[in-house]
Amino acid sequence: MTRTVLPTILIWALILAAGAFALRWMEFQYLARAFPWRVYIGLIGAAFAAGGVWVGWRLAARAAPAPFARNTAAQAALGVTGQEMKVLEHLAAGRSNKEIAQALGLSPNTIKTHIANLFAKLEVARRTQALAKARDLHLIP
Amino acid sequence: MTRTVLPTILIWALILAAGAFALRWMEFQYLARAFPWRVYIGLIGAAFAAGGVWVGWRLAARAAPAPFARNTAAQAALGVTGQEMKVLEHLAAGRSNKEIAQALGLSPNTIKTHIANLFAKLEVARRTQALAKARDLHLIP
DNA sequence: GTCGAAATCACCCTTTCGGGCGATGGCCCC
DNA sequence: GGGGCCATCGCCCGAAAGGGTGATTTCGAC
Repeated sequence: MTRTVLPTILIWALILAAGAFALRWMEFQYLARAFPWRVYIGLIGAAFAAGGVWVGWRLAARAAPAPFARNTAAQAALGVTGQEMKVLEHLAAGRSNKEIAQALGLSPNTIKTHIANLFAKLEVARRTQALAKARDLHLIP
Repeated sequence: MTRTVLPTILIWALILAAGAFALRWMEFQYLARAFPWRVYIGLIGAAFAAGGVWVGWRLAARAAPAPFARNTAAQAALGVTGQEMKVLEHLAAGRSNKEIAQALGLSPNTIKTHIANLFAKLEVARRTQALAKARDLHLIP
């Protein structure tokens, strides 16, 4: 967090400096007018900008739930097939072999085979272990 | 970060330039009018707010990779005790009851009891299900 | 002092998992 | 047309996990 504060301050300092410079320039341009209202405009602009930053920050904070991109490289490297990935996802959802079989319209034996192959490819012996490793490899969220 | 500073300055320079131009134009258009300033205050405010939103969004996007804070509220609400949380963490690491027992210097029977209590509190029936739910409640990363 | 919650352990029994083995059919590629 | 890979299913058996019940100890709160 601290590392972003300094750049932020710098940016704002630059913006304010630019604004001041612009004000002087405009002062020169509109010499006849001697009103300080430009200052107000600057202040209002700064206030709106600050509010905008706050809003943008909030928006980004809640609208960015970490998109998660599946590590297809690891999947390919381990030779995990498509069907096995499907089973892996059901596994991560906490389903039993029987439930996965019903969800995919397959025999529990087939699910067992897929899971056994997954275990071999992930080099694990338990489903919880498989989940930990798969999450580590970003195969699942 | 550095790569965003230059575009930021450029954009703000553009905004300021556009604002100056708008001022001149409005000066001409509404020369005789008594209160044209409300219009540009609105415009400037909108422009600065928009720029601020943009900056805030960018800033938030590259800040804080979310270090994960355990949801102690949920833990308390469910009545999950400290020992059970320890067991839950080992569970998430993919360890068996026996391994957890050895790691904590306890009997496997005790681990079984803790896990059974966890299941009851999380309202699940399998360890993989418990992990899914615990992750959902942010009890574990 | 007693009551309750937490923590510890034990036993029994059923279900689920996992390992090992084999088998079949489809598909692609050389 | 044979070899390799994937997907599908079956059976057997042992290990792990889960459900139920009961017991003891410790410790803080009332």
